[in-house]
Amino acid sequence: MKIGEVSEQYAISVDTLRYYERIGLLPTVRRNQGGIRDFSEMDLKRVEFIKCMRSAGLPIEVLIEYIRLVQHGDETIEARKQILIEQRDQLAARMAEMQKTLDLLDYKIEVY
Amino acid sequence: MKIGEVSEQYAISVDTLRYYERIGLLPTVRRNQGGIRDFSEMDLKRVEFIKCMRSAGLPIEVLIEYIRLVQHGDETIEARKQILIEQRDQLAARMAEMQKTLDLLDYKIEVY
DNA sequence: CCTTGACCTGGAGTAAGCTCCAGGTGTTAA
DNA sequence: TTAACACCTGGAGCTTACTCCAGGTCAAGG
Repeated sequence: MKIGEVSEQYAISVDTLRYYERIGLLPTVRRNQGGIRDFSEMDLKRVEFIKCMRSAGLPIEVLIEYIRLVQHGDETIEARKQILIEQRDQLAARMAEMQKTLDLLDYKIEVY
Repeated sequence: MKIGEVSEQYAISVDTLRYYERIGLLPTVRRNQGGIRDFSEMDLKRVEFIKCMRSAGLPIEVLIEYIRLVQHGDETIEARKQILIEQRDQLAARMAEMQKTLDLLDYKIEVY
């Protein structure tokens, strides 16, 4: 699949997709004879994963490290799991903070 | 209360507090004869409010507008309420996104 | 009085995460 | 075959929200 189609399907700009490749988030995207990117099924899954993680605010640096580990085979499974656990915990903590804010907003709206 | 004490009490750097004043988030902080800031009770409440809103990711621009309206008296109450409602809705939407990511993380952690 | 530490200002610098641009190449449809 | 459009690269620019700095002032203890 070409980058324009990926961009449309996942609502991510082509610039962002190319940027993700540059920094190591999409290290497996192949090119055809003309140098044009051809996203595989696995690349698409990865794009979707990245989009999901980014939408929750996970830092790009963490995702780069995670994908670097994935490329390094089964001996990195424990390290990857630790990354996910840490990010899950941090995400839960951020959501708890946001819930407090949401409660305050609801209260203020009610009082107004 | 002086800026250093405010900084310590709310765990916000003095640079950030001065920055907030500059951009219009803290328009009512008075100065003593020597030009040194003296935060009132109301200023402290405002600092706490800003900290809470910022911790949930509300944009500073929105908070500036909200506080600008507060300074403009009772005729702005409806507009302020609308801002809060809009931000509440956007916050709830972000949290729903994050919940999806949290679910995916939990699933992946379990599978690992 | 003097020192030391907190405070002041205006402006520059930083980090993260894109986003845009110029100048060029590939491709596809009339 | 020739427009028109998608793709390519390297690098610069942008946005948000701080954070830091230089050069100076104020104030409280010894």
